Amino acid sequence: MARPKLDTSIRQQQIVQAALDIVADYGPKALSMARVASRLGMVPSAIYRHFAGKDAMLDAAMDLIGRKLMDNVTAATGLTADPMQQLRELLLRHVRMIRENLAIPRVVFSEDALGASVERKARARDILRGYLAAIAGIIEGGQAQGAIRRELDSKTAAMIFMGLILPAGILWHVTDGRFDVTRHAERAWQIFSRAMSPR
Amino acid sequence: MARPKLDTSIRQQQIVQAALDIVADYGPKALSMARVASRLGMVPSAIYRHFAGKDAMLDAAMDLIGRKLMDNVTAATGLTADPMQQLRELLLRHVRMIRENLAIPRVVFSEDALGASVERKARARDILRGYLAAIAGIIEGGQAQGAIRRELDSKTAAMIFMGLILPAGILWHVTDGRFDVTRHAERAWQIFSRAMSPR
DNA sequence: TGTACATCAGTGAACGCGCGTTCACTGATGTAC
DNA sequence: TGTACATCAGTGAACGCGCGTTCACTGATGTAC
Repeated sequence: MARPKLDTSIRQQQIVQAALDIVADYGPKALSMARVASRLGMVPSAIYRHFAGKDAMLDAAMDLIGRKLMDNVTAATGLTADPMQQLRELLLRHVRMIRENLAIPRVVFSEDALGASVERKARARDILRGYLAAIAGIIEGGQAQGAIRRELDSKTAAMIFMGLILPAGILWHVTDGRFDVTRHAERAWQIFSRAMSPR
Repeated sequence: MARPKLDTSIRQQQIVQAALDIVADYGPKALSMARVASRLGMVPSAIYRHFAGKDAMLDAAMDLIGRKLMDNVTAATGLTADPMQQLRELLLRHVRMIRENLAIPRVVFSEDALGASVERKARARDILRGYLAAIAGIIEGGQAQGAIRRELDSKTAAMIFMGLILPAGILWHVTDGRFDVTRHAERAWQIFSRAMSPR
């Protein structure tokens, strides 16, 4: 009873990771049960031992993305107490995420994932809101200690922060990785941090 | 010879518009030849009188999006000579575009459209680059006449400009239009214009 | 003006394909006696 | 330690479905005489 449960949870992880890898490599349209299975050396029907169906698998994948985003926040805020430094860390992690695991931006903007069910759209909404709220929280922390202009609306600033990297991620994807996201992030950060700073 | 050509070009417009409407209403996954046809009261095979296939239809749709984006630029720059006013106009038009025709952000980020062929990805890349270049051009104009900080990298600033509205568009979509894009755009503009201004 | 013809947008049946999913099964593994 | 049994991840054939696309056709319309 302990072993099979472990096996299943390991298999679930493997399946979700395989699904995200496929989306990263070939796009959401290429994500089929057959492809996921073959990537793990299984037969398509075997996946149904671990997930009720494709929808359940996608839900798990979306949860993983949400967790990874939040892990970034936790890691960045744990590294330093300076809110501007935290934002900078978060930005760099976001860049790394785009470069390493293209699946995240692809899935987040994918209609395959969002268009399908009301529940998944709600899930995506909650992930996005949670992430934005976390960023806004950092900004408010900065405002409280005077490192960030107090007149700024923290939520708007959080959205702009996301916007620093989002179009760059798309351009990176559309140019097959030839666009230099890291350099862009550095430059965008200069402008952003200046816009945040009081004076 | 004159009439059939006209008819075909009208039909092509109708078909492309129907395709964009479907994407706007139900997402890229719902975009099938059958659905496009039924929206126009036709039979699926009739579409093949006007387009070689689905790919050709999607190419035309992407071209239309590119044209609409560029129309926005032309309209905004034609309205005033002040580069900051031009950017503001462009931002508002972008907001209106999101609110009216959800298809544009949906298609631009859709993997259904991008993932498929190398050529379409290249087309999307060119549209995006063209749009960014146009924005960068406005910014450089502003720098030349001293309305915008000269130290700014115009391309980075152009990307940030796009980023003002992009995450908001996603949030708008994911909340089924409950997120107030217009208000966000106003607030984001305040922050952006301040970051652009010299002093 | 009236008739014969060419053009061509639209039709409808048919196709092959990949998809998500089902279900009875197999056979390895861990457990009980 | 050895045997009998239960568990359950993985199998493979089969399914119904919607998709993009084809092709021989129809019938309205514009043109030539």
